[in-house]
Amino acid sequence: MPATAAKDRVLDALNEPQLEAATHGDGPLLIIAGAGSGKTTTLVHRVAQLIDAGVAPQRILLLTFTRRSAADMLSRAQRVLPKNRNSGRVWAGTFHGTGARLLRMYGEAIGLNPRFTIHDRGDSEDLMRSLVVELKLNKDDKKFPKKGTLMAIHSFSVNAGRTLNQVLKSNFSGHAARQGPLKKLFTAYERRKQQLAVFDYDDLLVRWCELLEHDEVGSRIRERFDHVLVDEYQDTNPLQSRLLKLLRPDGRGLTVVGDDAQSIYSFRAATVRNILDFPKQFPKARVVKLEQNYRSTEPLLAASNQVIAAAREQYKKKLWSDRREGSRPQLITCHDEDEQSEFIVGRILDHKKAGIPLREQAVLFRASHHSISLETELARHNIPFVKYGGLKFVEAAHVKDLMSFLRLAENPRDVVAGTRVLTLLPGIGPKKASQLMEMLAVPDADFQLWAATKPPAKAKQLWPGFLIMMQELMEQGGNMPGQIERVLEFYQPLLAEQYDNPDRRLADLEQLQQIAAKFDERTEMLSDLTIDPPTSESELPGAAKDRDHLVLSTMHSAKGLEWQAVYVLHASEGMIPQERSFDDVDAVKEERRMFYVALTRAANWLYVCHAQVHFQRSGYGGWNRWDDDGFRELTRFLSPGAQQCFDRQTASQFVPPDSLVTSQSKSRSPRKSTRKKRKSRPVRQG
DNA sequence: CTGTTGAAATTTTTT
DNA sequence: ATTTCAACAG
Repeated sequence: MPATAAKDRVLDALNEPQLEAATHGDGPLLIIAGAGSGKTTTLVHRVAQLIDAGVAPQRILLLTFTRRSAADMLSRAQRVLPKNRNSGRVWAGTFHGTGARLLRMYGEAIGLNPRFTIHDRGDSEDLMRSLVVELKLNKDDKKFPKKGTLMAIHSFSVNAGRTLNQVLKSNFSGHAARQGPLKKLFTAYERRKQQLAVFDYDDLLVRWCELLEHDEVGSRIRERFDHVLVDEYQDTNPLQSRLLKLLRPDGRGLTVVGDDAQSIYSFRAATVRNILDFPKQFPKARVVKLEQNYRSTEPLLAASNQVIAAAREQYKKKLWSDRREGSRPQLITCHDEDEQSEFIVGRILDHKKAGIPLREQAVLFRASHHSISLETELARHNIPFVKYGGLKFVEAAHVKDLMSFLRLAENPRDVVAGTRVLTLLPGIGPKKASQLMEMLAVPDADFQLWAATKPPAKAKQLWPGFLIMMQELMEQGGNMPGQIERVLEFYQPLLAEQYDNPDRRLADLEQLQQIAAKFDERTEMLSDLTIDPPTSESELPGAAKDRDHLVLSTMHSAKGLEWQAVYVLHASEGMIPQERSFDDVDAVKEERRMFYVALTRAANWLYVCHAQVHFQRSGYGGWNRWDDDGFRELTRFLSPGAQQCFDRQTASQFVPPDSLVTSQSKSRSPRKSTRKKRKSRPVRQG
């Protein structure tokens, strides 16, 4: 490689394996990157190095797990690059987002309607449900799976590239007897989506594959890119693997990065086989391992290493850190959930006092509702927080309503959007809505077709205005806030009547209007908000950016992130691993990896809490469903060996770790402390 | 057919 | 809490 000054700048500060990965040529490359080993840094430098070496940015495709991480990586690459090089034109985004983009560009060439609309999971479930009713599949089968399960089965089958029969046997054995009706349903579902010009999430990958399999279009796309880099490769599924193989048949220019120990998305058909078999699939692949952890102190790493040691699949790695100093992780036994919440709030305030801002602290949990008690406690103490995971802004009923108006204008054949909108009108129910939507199932349909129909008496008043609005929207391009304003004029009275809390909901819609201002085109806005919706309040406009927020997150959504202080909630049997995975060996393995992911998010302080008495609660409800006494054992993932890496304490007699007392504001590593040996406190057992 | 009410059953993670 | 179904009134 040429030893230019620019080159040095792009590559300095990398360790040896990182450097090797960043400067590797264009043969297939697998980077096994342990937790906190500078995976992102390496990927960023590789991208920068490629650009610096003269690869045109638009000929690089960077596939990441979220849009946010794509944006982060590009801006980091820009910071590394000399001024005259620009990373802005790199194709960066999620698999699904990139699929949508390519399908808009090339879809017509293989006979797809380029104005397709995209269904989110809820929309897909609605369509599935309407087909169940249409085909009368639940008439004399009261236990027929619900829409959510139906989509899960179908989606898994598509993403895993396995037949319905196989999927039923392996993952949904309870419904194995329903193979016939399910097959019929899914065939109808596929056909219906085609007729309606709607894509579900899976279609964005499936159709992308079809683009690549097309002789002419496929070559054009392949020739577009010199390099394809994939982040979080351990969480890709067989369909995505097939996609990559089609994109880079001989593996040239293909780089994948991941950690088999952090694979936690098997419910989406992700499989560690992809990363484990990469060298088999591309025999010339170079494998580089990153084993030095820069994130966590040695005492924290020792604990997480213990947890994962019992589970390593392949790619043995020895993660090590030279951040010797720091307090041991704390394993805290709480009597019940309330004590756990109080304890965590106390520690959060301690850390804040010691100079760790809230945004550098995170509470992690297995399931979204595990944090409800804590959220109440945080509110009582006026501690601001943002929550990742759980219900999203765009999934709120009123936001979906408004988006459906726009989606119907975009694609009048979109029955799901149409039905949603039409049934908002008084006097129109599913039956009438479906009749009306059938009228639009013709080429070049517009809303004039409805002018001749007589609306039900109750809808008479609204009907003419509704038609005019829809027609205008359909013919209008751009000015997204204006389009939303137009819908609001019509929708606001309906909203006030239909929902409680109309004022708050209206405020949400005004927020949506602000989001919309960032988009030039409706197509773009609808696609983007469906594929990459804002994941927390902090990503919405109007959020006080400078306000310091604590982070609450599911373990899934915490992937790839790090904080100075991390609190893990409910480290007990039944919570993690969650009870439903008990009799599935592979599921329990995945729960372990999830726990490992949670522990390895911490840089300096780690508190793992477990409540001894806790009644499992169902969803958001408040009633106990279990007949047991509520007693919870510590999670099996903290074996006696792992426990020795922790200081064990009870919440009621807690003594803070020394490092916190001496730590300084903004310092990343805790001050060297004159640590006194402190005996772990005995904890009541049984 | 629409819209409401009540009863019974459910149980995670997310592009 | 939410989803689904059935029964019933208008």
